[in-house]
Amino acid sequence: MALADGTRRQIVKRLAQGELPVSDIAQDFEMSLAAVSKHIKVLENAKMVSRRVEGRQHFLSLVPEQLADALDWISIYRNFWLKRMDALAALVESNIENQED
Amino acid sequence: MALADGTRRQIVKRLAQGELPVSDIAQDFEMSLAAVSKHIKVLENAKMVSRRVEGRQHFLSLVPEQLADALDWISIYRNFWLKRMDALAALVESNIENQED
DNA sequence: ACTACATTCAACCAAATGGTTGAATATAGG
DNA sequence: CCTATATTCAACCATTTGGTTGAATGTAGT
Repeated sequence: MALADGTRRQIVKRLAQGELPVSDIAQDFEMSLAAVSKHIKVLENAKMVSRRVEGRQHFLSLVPEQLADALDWISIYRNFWLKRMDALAALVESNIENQED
Repeated sequence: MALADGTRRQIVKRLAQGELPVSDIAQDFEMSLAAVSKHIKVLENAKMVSRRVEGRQHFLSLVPEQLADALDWISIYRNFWLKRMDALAALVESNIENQED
């Protein structure tokens, strides 16, 4: 999973603000440019990031459709809470019923 | 990150349905029980899963608060779309303006 | 007490991961 | 053409990860 790594998540965060060249992103990190370049490639392979080459600069941007996939199982979390809220709702309702007599 | 691994995500998925003993979860996978046990420990260390020991069975359940943390940066994704929708809205509005003369 | 069951522990291993460095490629600008 | 800039490539290395197996621990049932 491309989003497993913290550096990669930071890159995605920055790109959420818009298109940026590789070197701009690399500045945020202490590691070598080559290392950042590798991380970018991982995101590219996962189709989360795309590249537009303009002269010697490579501009990167997010491909949100794929991000949605990666984060898909948010639904699990949502379901978890919905279930609990249903249970709570049922509890409240049964209390009201009790009050009725 | 604990959720980097696919096995672990599956475990979380199953636990979203409710409390389960270790062996129940282990049945879903082809790997050894010890391996599953290790994955569970990772989730426990990340405080996403908690354990209730009852006799020889260890019942596991989700700790959703921590899950929320792990998934927190979903907001990035949301912001990304909001921005695009704003841009689209602006575009539509400017078209309406043009139609007005 | 003995055996079966549920689970973890410890030692070990192979493969994946995340980083480094130096060289290569390609474009930009005097 | 020459040099500086932007980026990738390739070889290499240490650490982490995800798995295995066999032994250990603890509880249940007879």
